[in-house]
Formats: sequence, structure tokens, C-alpha cells
Amino acid sequence: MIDYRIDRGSGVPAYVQIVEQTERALRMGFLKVGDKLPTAKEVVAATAINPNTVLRAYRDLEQAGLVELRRGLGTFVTRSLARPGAEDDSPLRREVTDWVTRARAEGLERADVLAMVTAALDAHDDEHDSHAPGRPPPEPAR
Amino acid sequence: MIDYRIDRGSGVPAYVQIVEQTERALRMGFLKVGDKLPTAKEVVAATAINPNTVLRAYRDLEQAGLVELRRGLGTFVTRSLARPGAEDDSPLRREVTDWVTRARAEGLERADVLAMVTAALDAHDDEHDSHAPGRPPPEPAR
Amino acid sequence: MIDYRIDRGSGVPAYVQIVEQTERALRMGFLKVGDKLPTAKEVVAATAINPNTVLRAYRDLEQAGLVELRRGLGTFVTRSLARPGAEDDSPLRREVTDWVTRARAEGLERADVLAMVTAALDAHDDEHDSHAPGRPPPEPAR
Amino acid sequence: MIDYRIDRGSGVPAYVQIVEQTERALRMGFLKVGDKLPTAKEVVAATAINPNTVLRAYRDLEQAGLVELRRGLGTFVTRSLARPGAEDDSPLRREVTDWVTRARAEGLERADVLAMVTAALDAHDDEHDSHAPGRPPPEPAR
DNA sequence: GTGGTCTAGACCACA
DNA sequence: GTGGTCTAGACCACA
Repeated sequence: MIDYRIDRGSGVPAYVQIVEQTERALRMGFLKVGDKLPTAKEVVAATAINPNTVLRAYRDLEQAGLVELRRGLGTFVTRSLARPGAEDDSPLRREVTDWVTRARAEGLERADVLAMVTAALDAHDDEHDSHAPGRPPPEPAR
Repeated sequence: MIDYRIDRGSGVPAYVQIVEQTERALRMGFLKVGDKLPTAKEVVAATAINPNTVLRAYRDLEQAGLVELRRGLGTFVTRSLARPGAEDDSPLRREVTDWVTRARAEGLERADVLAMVTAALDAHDDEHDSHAPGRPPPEPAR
Repeated sequence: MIDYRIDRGSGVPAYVQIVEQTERALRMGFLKVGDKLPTAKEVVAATAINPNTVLRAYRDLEQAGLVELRRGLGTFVTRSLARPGAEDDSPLRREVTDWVTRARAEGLERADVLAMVTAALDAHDDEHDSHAPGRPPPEPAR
Repeated sequence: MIDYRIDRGSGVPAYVQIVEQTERALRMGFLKVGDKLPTAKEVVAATAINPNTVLRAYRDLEQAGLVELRRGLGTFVTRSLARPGAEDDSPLRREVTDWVTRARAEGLERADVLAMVTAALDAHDDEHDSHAPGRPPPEPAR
């Protein structure tokens, strides 16, 4: 069962953190179609956030077509975001695991690692089609 | 000069996005001590957000000891977060650039790439000291 | 400006009523792209429902791509649902106005009128393609 | 036998949908005094909702004086809502059937048709007695 | 001033 | 028991 962690000091709304963590789990295949998300009550017990906030996140996921809230039953995954290439035993996965291990061993913090990857993504997307999926295009000035 | 990109619709407050992007640039050494941040006016022109929002972010950065707001002059970096190991020409950088290129070539989206790295970080930190810097510790249940 | 009316005894959630009334106004062209919806405060003054409930409705409309919530500014229509054929001066409009007038004159209640139209729609859609847009297909038994 | 269709996703509670559909059938004369409603079991088979939900709706209809629940026998219509003017072969019925056919032929969706009729009703009732039966009076501001 | 998040708590819908 | 709506109120983000 997915284990949400809410970082209360990050400035990112709690419900956004739940949505993001759920989407990541879907992309990684950690959550599959039919899987049950934790009940609001369980999330409350684990994270000390309010059940309304959990439901707000689940509703957003529902409107994104990823889960279904069934009253009296629970919340269930209805769509996968799993990617070929991101499986547990794929070469890319093995490589990144290895790379992260070395980065951490060299003393880099979690934030350093994410900064390096983000920088690599930015550099890549600037060189290629800048409207690659996932990177928000620059906002036009109004 | 750092080029902020605000993703309205991400749910993350605009000022948080500015702070995060600035910190990443500091970690990567893209911004160095003495460098000038864009003026609020320039950011407004580039992102269509309100100058107050930019100043809010700069004040947060100032309180974190990273920049200094000099009235009438601008905002300047006062502390580096650059890491040995994250330099432009370090092996880790070359490897991650290469890895990202291959991941993108295999059709993975930006979000997939970030999900894979986050998963690798989570797995690593769970195996080692789970209170590694940067990863918020689990909240205690109340 | 659109004038919401909440029927508290209908069993239909208040936020759904706001969403439905807004969509109807968009379909009729009563609301156009760029138009401002009433502020939450104004709706509260007019309907005695809670501002959170209004915002819940506006958020749903935003996720449907119909409006944009701009903090500090208000909520604005971003997409029209206006239909050729439904304009104020179209033959269909004139005919239905006339028909409603006669139905009411014969003593039929609002609910009777809606029941007759719904019945006519059901009959029509059963004869033609039953998956015509707007009518939910029968749910498969599980 | 009346054929209930539950639109999950409409935001309208399932039991309200059953009540509304039953009332419409009574207004149209599709259901007459003495007619039997489907058993909860039959509705469950057709709609995949829980029998308790069906019973909840039937109890509401009973309290409205429209049906009677007879233990072991079933649920029976005890009162008609049929209206002169709404019969199958009335001029108003023929006209609305014709009008709906043309509206659909012009590409209008079910929701467009209902929006047009609702707009016509609103316009009519605003001009005449605004407390016409069936339209909820405006809520007084608090 | 306008929208946004979050909470606690009441009550409801559904299984 | 699980999700859903609504409220009042506190505090925040943004213009």
C-alpha cells in the first residue's frame, strides 16, 4: 500500500503532495489498476492531515481519470501510467539506482540529486523540442 | 541570468517555484556569490506574475541567508550551495546527462524521469539512514 | 451577471447546482469568454451558501476547462459552449419559448414541462443512436 | 416497467435520481395508480447500485404519498401526477416531440435542449408570477 | 479584496 | 465503515 509522506514545511499544499506521490507511484507501476488507495482514515493516521484534505486529493485524481472513489468501498486505481522503460528491472532503472547510490556516496543531498536531474532535463529539452510533454512551456507575458 | 518559469496549474505557489528554482541554480553553481538576480520587473515581464510575489520569494531567500536585497541596486547572491560532484564536467553530471538523454529517447516524459529518480532516492534512503538530509522524516501520528 | 439560485430541498448538492447553472448559461451564450463570474462573496450574499462551496463549484468548472480562477482578480470564462441553433433569435429558440408559454398557460408546472422534454429526448435517443452525446449510457451490471 | 438509469458522475445522489425519474414517469402517465415498481433486486441488476439505495428512494416516494411499499409484494403506485395536456397524443406532446427531433437534427446535444427549455422556463416565470409552482423561490439573504 | 488551503465537526449517501 | 457535502473560521497567496 502506498505510503504518503507529507512535508509540511515545503510550501507545497498537502493535497498536491498526495496527488504527486500517487502519480509517481502510477508511473512507476507501484500502483496498478484495481489497487486500493489507503482510506482517508488511514492517511490521517499516517500523516496527521485532515480527512477532507485527503479526499480533496483523491477527487483531483478522480477528475484526472486515474482513480475512482466508491462510497462505502474505498478508492481504486482505474488507469495506469506505467511506462515501458520504467519497470523495476529495466536497464534505465538499474542505471539510475546505481547513479543515485554513487551520488549519495559522494555526499550529495537529495536536493542536489534532484537539481542535477532537473538541470539535465532542462538542458535536454532546450536542445530538442521545448514543448516536450511534461515541461510547462514558458508563459506568455500579458 | 536565471530564467524563471512559473507553472501555473501545478498547484505549487508561484513564490515557492521561484525559491526552488533559485536554490537549484545555486546547488548547480549556475548562480554564484555576487551574481545578480533578475529585478522584480524583469521577472514580471518574463512570467506575468505580480512583482509582490517575486519580492516575497526574494525575501524568503534572504531569510535563508542565500541572497541580499540591496535597495535601489538589486538582489545579489551571498552564499553558494554549489557541491563538489555536481560541477558541469563532473562524472556524475556527464552520466546523468547521458542517462536523461537515453530515457527521453525511449519515450519517457519529464515526469517519468523525475518519478524514477525520486523512487531511486526513496529506495536508497530507506535502506540507509532514513533521515538523510533533504528528505522529510515521517510525521509522527498524533 | 449570472444569478445563481440554489434549491436547498432538491437533494442536489449546492455546488452541483452552481456547476449546472453555469454550464447552461455557457450553452445559451448568456456567459461568454472573458466574462467574470460573481465573486464567492457575491454568491454568498445572494444565496446564503458558504464561500467554500462556491469555490468548490468554480474549481470543478476550472478542471472542466470552462473558467479560470485568478487569485486576487476573480473567476473568468475561458471557453464557450454556445451552440449555433441556440441563439436568442434562432427559430428553435422562438419555438420553444412559444411552446413553454402555451404549456404554462394550460396549467402545466415547471416540472411537467421538464418531464415532457425529458420524455421526448429519451424517446428520440432510444430510436436513434442511444449513445448520443449527453445521455449517459446504461450502466453495465457488475 | 420503468427502466431507471443512474448517472454516476452527475453528482446527483442515486436515490434522488430514482425519485426524479419516478416522478417524471408519474407526471407523464407512464406509471399509473396500481402499477408496480421494479423490485430492489431488479433495480440492482439493472443499475449496479445497492438495494438499500433503492429502498431509500422508494421510502421517499412513499412519504410523498406517491407509492406504497407492501411487504413481500412489492411497491405500488398509489397516486397519479398525470396532467391533462401531457398525454401521449396531446398537441403539446406532439409539438415538443417534433421540436426535439429538429433540435437534435441540428446537432444540439441533450444538455443543450434542456438548457434551452430551462432558459425559456426561467424567462417565462420571471415575467409572470415568479413563485410559479416547481421553481424554487430565491433564497433570502441572511 | 479575491481566491486558496486547511481544519474540525456535523450530517448524509452508499455498501 | 468509507466516501461526500457543507459550514465556520483561521490563515495564506496574489494582485
